[in-house]
Amino acid sequence: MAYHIDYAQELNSAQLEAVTYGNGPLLVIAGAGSGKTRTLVYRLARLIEDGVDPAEILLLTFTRKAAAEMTRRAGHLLAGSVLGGASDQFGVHPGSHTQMAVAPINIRGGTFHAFAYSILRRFRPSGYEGTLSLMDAPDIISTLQLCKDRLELGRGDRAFPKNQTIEGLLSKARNKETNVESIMRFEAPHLMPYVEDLTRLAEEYSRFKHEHCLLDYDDLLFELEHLFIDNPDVLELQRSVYRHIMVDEYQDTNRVQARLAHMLAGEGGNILAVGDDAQSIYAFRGADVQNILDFPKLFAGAKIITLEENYRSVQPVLDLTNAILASAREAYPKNLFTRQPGGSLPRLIKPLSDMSQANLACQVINELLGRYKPGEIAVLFRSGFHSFQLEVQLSKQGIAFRKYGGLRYSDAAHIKDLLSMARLLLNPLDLPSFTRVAELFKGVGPKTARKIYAAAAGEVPGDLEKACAKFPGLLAVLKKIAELRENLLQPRQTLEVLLETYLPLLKAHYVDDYPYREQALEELLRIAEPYEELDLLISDLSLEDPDNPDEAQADNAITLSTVHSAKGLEWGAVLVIDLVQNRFPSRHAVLRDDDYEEERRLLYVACTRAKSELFLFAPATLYHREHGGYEPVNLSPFIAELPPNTYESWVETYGGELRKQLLKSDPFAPQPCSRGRSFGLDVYGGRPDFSVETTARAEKKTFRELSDFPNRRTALKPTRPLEERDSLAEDCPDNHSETSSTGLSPLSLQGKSGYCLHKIFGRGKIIQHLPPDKYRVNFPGFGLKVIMAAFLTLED
DNA sequence: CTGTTTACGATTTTT
DNA sequence: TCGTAAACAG
Repeated sequence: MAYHIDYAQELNSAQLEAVTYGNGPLLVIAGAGSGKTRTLVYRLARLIEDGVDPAEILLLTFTRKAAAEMTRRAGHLLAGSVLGGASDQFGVHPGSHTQMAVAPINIRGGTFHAFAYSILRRFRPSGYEGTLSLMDAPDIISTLQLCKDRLELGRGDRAFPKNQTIEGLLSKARNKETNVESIMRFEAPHLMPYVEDLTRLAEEYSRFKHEHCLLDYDDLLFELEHLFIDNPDVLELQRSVYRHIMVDEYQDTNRVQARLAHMLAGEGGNILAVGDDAQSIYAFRGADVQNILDFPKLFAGAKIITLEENYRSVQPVLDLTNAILASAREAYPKNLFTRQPGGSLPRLIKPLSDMSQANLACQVINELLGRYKPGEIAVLFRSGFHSFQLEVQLSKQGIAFRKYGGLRYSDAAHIKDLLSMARLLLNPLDLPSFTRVAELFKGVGPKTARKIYAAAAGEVPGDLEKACAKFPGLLAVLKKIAELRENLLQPRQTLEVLLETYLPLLKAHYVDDYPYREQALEELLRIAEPYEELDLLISDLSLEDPDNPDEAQADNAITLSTVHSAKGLEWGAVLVIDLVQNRFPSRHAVLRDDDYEEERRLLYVACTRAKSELFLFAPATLYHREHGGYEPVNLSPFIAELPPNTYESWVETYGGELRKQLLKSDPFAPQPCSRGRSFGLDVYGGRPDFSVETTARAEKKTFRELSDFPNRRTALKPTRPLEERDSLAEDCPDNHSETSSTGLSPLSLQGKSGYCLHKIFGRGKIIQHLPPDKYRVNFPGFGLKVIMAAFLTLED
């Protein structure tokens, strides 16, 4: 067959193999920046060139954006040869788009959740009577509160777990497919007294959802699986429609998702899974890296192809990112290399405070704007709120930015108000939405709302009027909604009518800033424009944040993003801020080793987003309103562990200038050795590191290391053998728990095994025996500790 | 039952 | 010091 695209020319051999692989299951393990997307896109193009109808391809990605980007690129690729055009996501219907001169590539793509919803809305799962509503996070919280009240749980008990905590535990239990108890035993042992309460609560919550036709995120996946099991013909139909399944970011799927993929593809079916175990960052919501490892078991006869050449980043960036993984608890057999020439060393910038960090970041961004388009610059951070100060600074300086992650567009109160009206229109049983609408009226609280809801749900005529006697405005709104329910308009028109009824309420509720909110609602109308089904608009808003047409062309903005939301994207220059203990890694992820390792991979993901320039920011102090001042913080252990020759160090002087540290400090000498928890024994990890290290010893060591390190083009191995790193760690002056140590020979010389276990610190390497009864042990992430032998168990 | 006051604790990532 | 959840007052 003659192809229009010269695949062999445009792909490396591993990519080519993946792209041209025939039928059957295929797993592509793709290191960061190794052309994973490129491979998917070319495979799409190849399938189409081979005569596969694009409508037979299902592309399951992490975001709608990713799916759109892939089909767009495949379209481009094919445009010059066969066909080109737009793609069809689950939500956006192409009806309103301009007609393409050529046939559109009609590939279905989106998240598992959105795909599940698109099926469930057509084939209602058993146990629900009525139109289904999707719950968002606040809906889940308020529903839990309601169930709690019903069961009279936790009344007056301040120690009773918070709704958010409960939500996390219940969801994790479902995603990991165990019971609440085992999740709690593992992750929240201090809440064990409440196991029974929470188990009952989980049951009540589940019952409530069925009663009111509500689905939470987890239900989408499990209900789809049930649907497929209960109605094999529905599954069969999907299978016959989608002959080719592609799953991106497979390392972030959980077990149901893997089973769904298996069901859809069928035994020996055409499934392509792409992933990178080193980039697994969603274990917190039940993603299971084991899925990748088990792929060959689930899909017998699966072919596995590994992509190792990195096309994204320059060598210095790659060296640093490889070094991040080098000290991972589990070594990943990754061997990333690049042919990209040159590139400058990543910079570690140490501002005096988080405030000046915002300033310095702006300075760097301004400078970068001379060399990059705004769209090629991104600032990444661990948690949504970490960027607040920077956002203020950027606004002050007139630098446009877009922010991803953190609060969503549809989280804004006024948007939720209007959408609640729309949801209520579709599903009269949707109690969370009903309550939200009712509470817009003065004098209506949760209790009154429930009363009116009962009156509205019951079919006794006149009841509703009676219940609403004191609230004529509410009755009018409910009537309007019922009226719209009877004769459905286009989504946009429906929202327009609803907005009309909502506007007076908006003005009453948000006296000071309603003009801004009204503007945002106009925006919502524009977003709604292309939709033909109201429920798809609503589900898209909660499942995949559809593009705002107003923002779409805002290419003159830099990107601010949480690392999670930055997954799969890349920029010319990347800044990572707040690389300090308790922020990155997050302080909640420090206690359990699995969480801690996930934070490390998260940093890996962040840094591998950079194509040519990488800036790491680690402020020496953080401003705490609570304490009304700046408090010293320690450098992130992940950064402290990096070999000093993988980056260049810059310090902010007290004059506010940046000064390059000519001599890289020994990361094991001045840096904190604890993970930033206080167990009483490790007080403050260490002082902020303002000063240039100028001791002769540091100088000598740095020089030696540099000369040891030729300009390599290949992958980075750990720069120093573990033994040496451990012995260097002895220099750490920061061990408050350490007692004096004189003239004792290392344990290893006595021929004993080198590892032991500690109840709190976990597994560590024994460095020295300190007779009579102490050991000096290096615990990964905690540094050197001297521990009584009684508290250690030797590992065999 | 609602809206206001008081007291307590401080929790992150996404669908 | 801020936001949330229980206690109180109307």
